[in-house]
Amino acid sequence: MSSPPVFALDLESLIRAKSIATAVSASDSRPKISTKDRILNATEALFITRGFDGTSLRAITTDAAVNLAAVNYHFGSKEELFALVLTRRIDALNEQRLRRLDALEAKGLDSVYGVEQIIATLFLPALALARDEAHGGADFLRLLGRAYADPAPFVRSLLAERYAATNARFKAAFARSLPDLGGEDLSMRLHFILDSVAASLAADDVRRHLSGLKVSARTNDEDDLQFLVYLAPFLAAALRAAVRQPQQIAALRALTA
Amino acid sequence: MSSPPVFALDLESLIRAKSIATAVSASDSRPKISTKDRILNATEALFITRGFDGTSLRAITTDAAVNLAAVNYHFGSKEELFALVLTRRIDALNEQRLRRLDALEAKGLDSVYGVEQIIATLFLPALALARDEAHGGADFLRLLGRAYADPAPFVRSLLAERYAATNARFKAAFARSLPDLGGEDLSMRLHFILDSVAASLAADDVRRHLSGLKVSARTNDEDDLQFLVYLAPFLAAALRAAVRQPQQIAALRALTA
DNA sequence: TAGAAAATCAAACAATCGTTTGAATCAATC
DNA sequence: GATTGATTCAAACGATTGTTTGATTTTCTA
Repeated sequence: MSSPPVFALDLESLIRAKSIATAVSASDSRPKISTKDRILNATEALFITRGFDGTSLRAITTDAAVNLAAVNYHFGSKEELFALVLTRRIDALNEQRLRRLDALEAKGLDSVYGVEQIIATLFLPALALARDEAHGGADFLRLLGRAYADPAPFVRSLLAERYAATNARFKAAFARSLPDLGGEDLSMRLHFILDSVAASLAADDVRRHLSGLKVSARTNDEDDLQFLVYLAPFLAAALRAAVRQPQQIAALRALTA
Repeated sequence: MSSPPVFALDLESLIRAKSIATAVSASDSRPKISTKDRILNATEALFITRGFDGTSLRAITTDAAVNLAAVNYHFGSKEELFALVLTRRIDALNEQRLRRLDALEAKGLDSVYGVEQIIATLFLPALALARDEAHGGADFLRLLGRAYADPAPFVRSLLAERYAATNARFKAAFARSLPDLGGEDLSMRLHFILDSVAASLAADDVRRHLSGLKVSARTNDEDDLQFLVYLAPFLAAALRAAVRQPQQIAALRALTA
């Protein structure tokens, strides 16, 4: 590589904005990102917007400024690559969720706002990871949402396998704080909430709204708190809502008649 | 439901639920489904499980028992085919939603349960179409959910165009029934609810739970009512939840500290 | 510094993609 | 019953897919 081509490469990296993937001149002291990491980052970014089927290996290797064969050399196959992209995020999330749930149950739940606390335990790790640039930063939430909705069978089976244990733990925790809610009702509402949060976090305008909230925060903890203050009551009210109220039924019956 | 051969066909139609695409014997008097409709039905079924990028024209024409070239002959292109599959469902849904909203506003909303009534107005047309086999039957809800989550740019832009007007009308209706909720808060919660309902309805276990509820119903209206009694209070409670309660904030602050 | 291992490369692989072609077949009209 | 238009068909189009190859370069080790 001589000097003019290096210049051209640097320009292209500026245009592409995200992956600072491209090579730096020999005199530059900045640490060069490895080929594997450049591929992982480019894959993650493309998966977020285009999904598994919509992302080709050539699009990945082009964005990562890497040879096409590098994917199969370093990761084996397209599926193995995407599995690594997804698990490195999801596993970290679920580990922190379970750790926080352990701590919460050891300390004992608030008698009144226990449901809000469990909800917070579900969301605080996601918010923390979304602030950590090493875990994808703001794109972390979009990755979660897209993965949850991706139609590719490979993605769906991978998620089911990775979420099963964590979901069971949280369902049990909610059940203890919502004794009046039947197991069937709880299952449905919980599933509804998990689905919906994933979908909402992935949606553009919700995330824009959240980043608007963040501006006024002074610290990261205050930041997360504002988010929870916004979301937890909303979700807790939904979970706590009484089922089959006579007056409500009457108001609705007037519509279907 | 009379002679044995008809019985067998009825059974299969129950199992396959959707595309009766396959050929019938020449002596059968049943009207043969046209090539165009067989393609549309097969496309819808495949889109539900595999999305736009994951569905090939060859998979469609194989399931529809139709020549590969028939798609381009009858619909022009893959995108035009999918656009027709999506719009024939979504447009019918939004028309009925707006018609019901007109009727509700003309009659005047319930002073206490107005929010539940608007929510019901959002869901009753979806439930009615989900019961109408001519509009896709039970798969109609899955189609909505999958379309909402599909990553293909073509699908996303098509949905944005088709939903815009209806969403604006309903947001205005909610705003009148939730005067205490700021426009920003309403936007976020409403978007959250629409996203989540679409995601939940598309999820397998929620639909299974709903069909379990249906068994005990005697009529279709009673059927829809049970669904609403289940869902409307849940969503209305979420929309009505008070924002930024001091005690709630305190309970959450204990976690982030 | 010589040699071995790891990594990158251009090029091609077979398979599949959406689309097109032109002949064969069907259905309806005169 | 012949003719015309609509439809279906097998076959192939060029482009793109994931993957592999074998030579070349880079990196590390002895």
